[in-house]
Amino acid sequence: MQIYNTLTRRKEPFTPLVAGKVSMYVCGMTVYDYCHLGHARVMVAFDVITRYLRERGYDVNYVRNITDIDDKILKRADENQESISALTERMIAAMHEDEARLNVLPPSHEPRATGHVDDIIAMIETLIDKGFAYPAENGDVYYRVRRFADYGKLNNRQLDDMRAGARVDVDVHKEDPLDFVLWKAAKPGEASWHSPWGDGRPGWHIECSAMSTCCLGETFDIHGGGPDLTFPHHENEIAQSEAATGKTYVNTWMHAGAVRVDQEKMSKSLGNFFTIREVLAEHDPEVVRYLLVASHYRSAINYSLDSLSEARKSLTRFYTALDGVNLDVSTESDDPAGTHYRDRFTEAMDDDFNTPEALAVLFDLARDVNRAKSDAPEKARALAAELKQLGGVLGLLQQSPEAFLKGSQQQNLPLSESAINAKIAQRQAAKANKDFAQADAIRDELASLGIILKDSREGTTWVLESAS
RNA sequence: GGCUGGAUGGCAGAGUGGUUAUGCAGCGGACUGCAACUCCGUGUACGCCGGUUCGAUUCCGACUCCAGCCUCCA
Repeated sequence: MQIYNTLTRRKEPFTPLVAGKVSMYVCGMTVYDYCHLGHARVMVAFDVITRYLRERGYDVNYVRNITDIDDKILKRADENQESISALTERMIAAMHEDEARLNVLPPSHEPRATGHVDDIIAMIETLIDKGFAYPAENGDVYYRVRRFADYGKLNNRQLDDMRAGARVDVDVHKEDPLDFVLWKAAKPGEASWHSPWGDGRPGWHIECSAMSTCCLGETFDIHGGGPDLTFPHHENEIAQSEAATGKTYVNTWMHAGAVRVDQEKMSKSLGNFFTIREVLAEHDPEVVRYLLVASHYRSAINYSLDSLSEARKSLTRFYTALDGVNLDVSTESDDPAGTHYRDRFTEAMDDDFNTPEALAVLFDLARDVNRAKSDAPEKARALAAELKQLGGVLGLLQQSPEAFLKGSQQQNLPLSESAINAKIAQRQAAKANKDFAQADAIRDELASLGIILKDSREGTTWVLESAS
């Protein structure tokens, strides 16, 4: 198996530290607002990665943190006139709801910054002892960037180039403008913890170093996150952890691609973001998930109504193939006779989790199901079982085809199911009388309501137009 | 300015030193009372200019353009 490593900028054979086990840390949310599609991208990408690694037999310890103390949280809580914990608990609950709807499995552990302040303080003390950090007069503690020889290795950046760009915060208390904060002194009235340097709160970067080490050890296999975290966040994590432990922090760095709107990055600071919940209010969560899985996890994707529509059509094709194949009997299929779909799927996913290639295999498989349906039902069933199972590795295709094609129960049908069936029966009768004008009129009438009829030897069925 | 990516057929989106991606859309055919669904067939696409090579979309170099990071952001 090969994984692209941001640190080396190439695909590398993946070998976990402990055979059969994978330790993975992903930077999660700062919980001051609802999750947007960029967060969804990261959640889904690492969910697929986790599911596939498990499918491959690895025991995956997936840790994704929650940043529940930070400037933005203080500010938002103040604006909302609510307590910090009320705000963060509310957002955490919303996040869990969003990811569940996207069929994202919960991480193995979800440590919170506020639950690890002791570990954070201990790591800062170590950094001070080793000369990599210093307390300043204002009560802040800073990391001494120039002291860490490898600083910039993740981003291939030279310190002096950065100084030339100098949009870096100039702070009189820092020895060097590039130094970053490990511990922030509290202003009067702000939420704070006691520390050897006075009351304050952790800086952002240090919490990930502390929590990942705490949950996964000083060196672990995979560290992931969004595309905008490579600098400075992950660079700083490396500096903190490697200075503190003297060991390699992470073997493989993985970063998801950006979500764009109108060719521009979707982000909080640009204000052009869609929250997951507002998108799910209008679209089937599986369609949204499909959209995210249909592109390789590292490439940028453009979010639009067109791309959602494409995703829905693709899923319709899969569910149409699964429709009418009885999968109730748990058909255990392991690459049904003479096919190599599973091998091809594995080969695609082994190559840096190439989901578009894997989906191409599933489309071939779906066509094979359709071919077999009419005259080889057993084969069709085995192939369909395979399709559903492999789709499941991507977190897709687990609804009943009926539910997807006819809309969920909650969704309001333009006509009741029994009324639709009555119309279909009327049309059958008209057809039997060769009254095709009448039959077509009924079909057109239903079509105008968004109900598309499909005739077959077994009879007439229908699907919603939105799924066709 | 520095550092990363990217540029593929009408659209989306993989991949490869010489041979089919895949999906949607289009076209032709089968099926159908006619359609829809499904199936079969169908498209010399690889930003530009050089170089390496028997042969490059694929490797190397220059160029153009796009995006991201360099400041909180997934």
